Amino acid sequence: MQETLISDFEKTFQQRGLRLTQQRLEIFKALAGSKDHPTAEKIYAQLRTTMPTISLDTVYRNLHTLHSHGLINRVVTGQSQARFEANLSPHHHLICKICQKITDISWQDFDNLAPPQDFNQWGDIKEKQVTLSGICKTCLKDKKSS
Amino acid sequence: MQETLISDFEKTFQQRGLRLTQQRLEIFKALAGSKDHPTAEKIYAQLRTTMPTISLDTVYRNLHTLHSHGLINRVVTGQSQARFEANLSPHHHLICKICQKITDISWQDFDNLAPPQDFNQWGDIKEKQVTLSGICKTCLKDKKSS
DNA sequence: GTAGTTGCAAAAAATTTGCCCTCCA
DNA sequence: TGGAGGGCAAATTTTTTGCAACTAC
Repeated sequence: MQETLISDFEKTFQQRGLRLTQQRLEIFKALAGSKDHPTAEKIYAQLRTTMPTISLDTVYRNLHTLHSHGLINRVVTGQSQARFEANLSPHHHLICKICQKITDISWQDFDNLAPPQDFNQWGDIKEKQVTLSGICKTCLKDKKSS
Repeated sequence: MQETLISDFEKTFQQRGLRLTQQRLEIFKALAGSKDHPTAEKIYAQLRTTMPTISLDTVYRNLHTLHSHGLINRVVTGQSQARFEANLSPHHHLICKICQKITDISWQDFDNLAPPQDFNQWGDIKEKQVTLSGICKTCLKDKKSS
C-alpha cells in the first residue's frame, strides 16, 4: 500500500517533468509514513538522522513543490506553522487547542451533505472539509492534575 | 447593533480586569466593522490613518489578548498569515485559493448534523466548522482572460 | 550535456519580547 | 498612584530567495 503510493508519486513526477531526487522521495516517504501531520521543521529533523546533508530550505522548497502539484495537502488549521499530510483522500481533522495534535477523522454524513445551492454563486468550490477543535483527552487529564 | 457589540466588549473587559485602552477599542472596532477577515498588518495599516502613533506590536499583542479572552476568532485557514474576525456566532468560511479572500457563510444543515458518537472519545470538542475552498468568481474570470 | 535541484547563506515575512515610559482604573 | 498596557527596537520564528555546485534525465 505504501509502495503503491510511492510508485504513483514516481509516475506523477515523470508526467510533470519533475526530477525524482533522493530528497524529494524521502520527504514524501516521511509524510506518507506518519500520522502526525508534521511541520517542515519536524520532517527536517527526522530526515537529518538518515540523511545528514539535507537542508531545511530543501524541505520547504519541496513541500511547496509537492503541494503545488497536488501530491500532498497542507492542513487547514488556525496555527501559523504549516502542517502537511500525504493522505489525499477526503477526510477531516480534529485539532487540540492545547497540544496542537491533529487527528484524521472520517464523517460520512457530512460527505454526503450537498452544500447549499447558493454557494455555487461564489465560484468553483474544490474542497469541503470540517475542522473540529477542542481539547484532547490527554490535555484534559493534564489540566485536572495541575 | 455595532454598539451592542462594543458595549459587550467593554463589559467583558471590566469583568476580566483588562483595561479598556483606546488602542484595544480601535482594534476591536476595526474588526467588528469589516467583513474581510483582516491580518494584523491590515488592521495596523487601517488604524494608522486615524491613530498615527499606534504600533504594529500593539496590534499583535492585542489581537492575541482579545483572542485568548474569546473576544475575537482566529480564522481557520491554510495560510500562515493569521486572519481575524469579530463575528463569534457559529458560521463557516469560503476561501479562495488564489486571492485568499474569505467569505462568511451559514450552513444550517451542517449545524444540525451531530458529529459521530466516537468523536467524543477524542476529548472535549468545542467547535465544529467547515472550510470550503476553491476559486472565486473574480479569479475565475481573471484566469480566462489571461 | 544541461536544465532542474541542492545546500549554503542571507533575506524576507510574520510574530514575539524586553525595557522603559505612559495612562487607565 | 500602582500596575497593566503602549511604543520602540531588537530578537525569534517561519518561510523564501540568490547563487554556485551538483545530478538526474
